[in-house]
Amino acid sequence: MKNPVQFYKCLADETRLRCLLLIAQEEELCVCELTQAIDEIQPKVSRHLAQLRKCELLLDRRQGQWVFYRINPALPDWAKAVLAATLASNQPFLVKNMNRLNKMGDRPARAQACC
Amino acid sequence: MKNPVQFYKCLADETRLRCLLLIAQEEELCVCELTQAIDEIQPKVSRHLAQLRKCELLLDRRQGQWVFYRINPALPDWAKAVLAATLASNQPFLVKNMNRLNKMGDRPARAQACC
DNA sequence: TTGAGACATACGTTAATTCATATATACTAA
DNA sequence: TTAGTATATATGAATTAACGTATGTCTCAA
Repeated sequence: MKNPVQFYKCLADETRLRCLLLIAQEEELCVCELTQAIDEIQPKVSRHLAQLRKCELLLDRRQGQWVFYRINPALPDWAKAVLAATLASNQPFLVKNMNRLNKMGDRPARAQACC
Repeated sequence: MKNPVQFYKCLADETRLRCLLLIAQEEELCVCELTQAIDEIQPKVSRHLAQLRKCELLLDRRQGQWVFYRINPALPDWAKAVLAATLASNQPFLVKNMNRLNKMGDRPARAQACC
């Protein structure tokens, strides 16, 4: 992450913020899960995830046909703290998304990183 | 503040973020001090401060010819925590501004709110 | 090797933000 | 009053960001 302004630009869009917070809450989510949870079309979600990846807020990992995104553990501590505080105090902002996610059938299973 | 997205939109501009952090650090600053500190023209600073006021991140108080801005104490705790964490870990982002501010002559004296 | 699902990106358009300049308002001091 | 300083806002132009649609790549399974 370049500077705090760039960091906050990443959080300053509804789609991106919802994705980030959902991922922070669930550890790891794939694109189709996010697409379902926030009820937006896939290219839109994908485009925003690409931006978060480019700014190094997220890391991705391919597993079969799916790509899972997670918070970049190399983020500076203050940035992690900002995300954590936002998540902890804004559950109402995410309820609908969490409901959609939980009602989703056929969620892809996570495999361990290594076997 | 309406929602976390609006809050982060407020932080997602260099001029606004610098103003906010400088104010958080100094308790209270007037427009001409901010204009000096961040080295931008007055209408630009004023416009961004107006936006932060409108979103209820800042409160203002007129004292004579000056208008002093301070962080709104009614901000939700998580938002205050976000600002505090950002300030604490991004001093390098502000050094030039702090230097300019400290070298500024004729800074208006703060009067107490009441006598 | 073909088809289908998951994901990424390119492209042109639209919408939102930011800007500099000009000007208005508020206050102070003469 | 008038002049001067501090601040706010209006306006139109310029920049940036977000969008939908179309299409490309990758993987798996038949």
